[in-house]
Amino acid sequence: MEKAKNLIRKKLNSNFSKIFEKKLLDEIVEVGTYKTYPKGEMLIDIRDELTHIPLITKGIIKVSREDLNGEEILLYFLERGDTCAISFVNCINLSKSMFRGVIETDVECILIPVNKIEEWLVNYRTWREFIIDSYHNRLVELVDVIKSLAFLKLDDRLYNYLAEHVKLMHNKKLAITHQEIAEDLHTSRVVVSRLLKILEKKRKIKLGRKKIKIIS
DNA sequence: ACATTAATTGTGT
DNA sequence: ACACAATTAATGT
Repeated sequence: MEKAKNLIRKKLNSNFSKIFEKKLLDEIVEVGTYKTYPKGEMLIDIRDELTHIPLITKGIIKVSREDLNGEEILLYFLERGDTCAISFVNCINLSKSMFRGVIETDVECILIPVNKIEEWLVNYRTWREFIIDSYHNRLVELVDVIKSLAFLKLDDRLYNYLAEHVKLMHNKKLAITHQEIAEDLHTSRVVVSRLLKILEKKRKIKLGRKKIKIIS
């Protein structure tokens, strides 16, 4: 028991200590649970009950939602230091998720029970700031997605997608298939393959099986 | 080391 | 979009 709390304390200190005040950190250690998820697992699906909110200490979560045809639409990625701020609104109101969260790379996180969320909003300034900031960041990302969908051709969207992944993974070599990219961009694998080939000819990227190296 | 198979990528229509 | 070819990785013998 004490061991588990020490672990949470350690993870908090290395990821959130500059953000949260001391008293709040203590409370998180008290009520939080530390959990890891393997790549590919679905953290939460649309219409699932929301019981906990994750503070991510490692890894990436892909957040999406379904459109009218049941097609999955990619919204944004969450990484270390993030949390799903949008789900807070769900927590406070209906407590059902509007989104789907799938583990993109192995995730470590601290789970906070939903009943604490609202309480902390009242009691801790740093928590309020964290939530509002997070909400703001998601909104900015969504605007980028909309801009990209509305104004960019597929080749530019593809390049943006690659650039975004390089930033997320902190790695110029991506381990991803053309098929997976096609699903995220709502197009066919063949089209992605062709566009990637063109980028390779322009020496922007280097292709390999299940991997793409971004050069510039 | 070689053959077989499955998955991924490439290309023409 | 579809069909098929080519390439690569994984697995068994």
